[in-house]
Amino acid sequence: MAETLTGEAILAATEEVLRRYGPAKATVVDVAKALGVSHGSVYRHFPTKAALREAVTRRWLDAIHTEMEPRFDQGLTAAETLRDWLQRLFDRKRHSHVDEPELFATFQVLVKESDTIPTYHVGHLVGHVARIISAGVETQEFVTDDVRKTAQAVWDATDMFHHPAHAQEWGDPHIQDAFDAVVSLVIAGLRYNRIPSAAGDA
Amino acid sequence: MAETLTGEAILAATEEVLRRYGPAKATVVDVAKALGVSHGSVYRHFPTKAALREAVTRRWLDAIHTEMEPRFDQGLTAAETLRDWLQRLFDRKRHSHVDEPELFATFQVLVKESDTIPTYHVGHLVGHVARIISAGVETQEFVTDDVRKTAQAVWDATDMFHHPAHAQEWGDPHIQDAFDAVVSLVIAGLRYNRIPSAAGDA
DNA sequence: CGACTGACAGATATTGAAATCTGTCAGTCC
DNA sequence: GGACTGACAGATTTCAATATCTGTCAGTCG
Repeated sequence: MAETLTGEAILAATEEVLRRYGPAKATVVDVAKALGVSHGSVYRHFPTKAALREAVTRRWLDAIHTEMEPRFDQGLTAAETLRDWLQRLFDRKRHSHVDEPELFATFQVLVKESDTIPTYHVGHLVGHVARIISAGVETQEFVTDDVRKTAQAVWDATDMFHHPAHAQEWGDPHIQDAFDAVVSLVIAGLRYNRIPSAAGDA
Repeated sequence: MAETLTGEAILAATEEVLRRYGPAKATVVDVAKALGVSHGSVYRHFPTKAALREAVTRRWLDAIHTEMEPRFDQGLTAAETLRDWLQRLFDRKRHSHVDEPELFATFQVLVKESDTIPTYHVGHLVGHVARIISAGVETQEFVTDDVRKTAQAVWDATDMFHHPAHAQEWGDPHIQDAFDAVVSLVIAGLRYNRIPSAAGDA
């Protein structure tokens, strides 16, 4: 019990407990035990267990957001940039699912229960997609009249490669083929896409 | 106990029991009770409870497959035909989810556990998509070098509008906008899409 | 004979009592 | 005074005893 208990120390301990026990078994008492304090002290920094879980997950997602920063390498087309980004996202998610199953499961629980964390996460990543599409529109490689809406459509169309509900399918040996086919279709669509305003343009 | 017990009568009774109690509560004993026979008799027609559940679900899905037969109306483009078909599928699934929640839940259970029924279902519907795309290729409205693979990509890209794992999102007021955007993107992609054989065409 | 029954073993689900956990707060300790 | 404790009430979870269910099969009945 060296220094005063900090929120950061609690978050680190919670992440550790979560990694060890998973979201179903981890308790606030466990976290306090890991820190050598009473569980009452934890409640001095986080109002509820849910808030604590959210804070840990947000920290974890922020690391992903940073890693997923788009790479606008010279000499790459917007299509190549987008494909690379989607592939990196897919790889990252698969990686999380097998290498940190408990943190992934924590995120899965949050997706089912709350809405604010998933919204935060998706909003951030769709923003990245929008930047890539925007760059493509500027070079006239892509066509769209609403970048944000189109970015959301790209996100939705590739849903099965990043939504945790599909995690169990990511182990399928043909999943990469499915990914390639969907991404090719989506990229082809970006070359000439208009979202219907009222009636379908079909 | 009028006639000899038939498989068909058992299926009808099972569907009724499933509608009433849902997949979690429905038992073989309930089915037998509904038929006025001992549960041993049911096992004379179906080897296991799982087989019975599968048979009922298959019957239910076959009705959907028939309803989802593509409509090649005169004067409609392939794009319009595809959009109509996807919309009908989406509406049908949403309808099932709210109007026959127990049968939908039974299908959901099957998707998690087994693989043969979902494969059967998806294979059938992707076949329908392939027929629509094929017609579009013939009129040179669509371009693809592998109709089946492209049909699967269209299926995967619209996943969140038919996969039961996303059923809870179908109540969102903006879901139709998301659907329209994804379908527009996909249809735009079909107008010029090539699946990469080894390296990406990006 | 062949459709059906009913009793049975092992597996699964339900129940209710005991244990643990969450969130609070008056009180301790530096 | 402010960080921390520890005991507490109500909610949730665990656990083991009990009941129900699944699948089998020897035996009944027409």
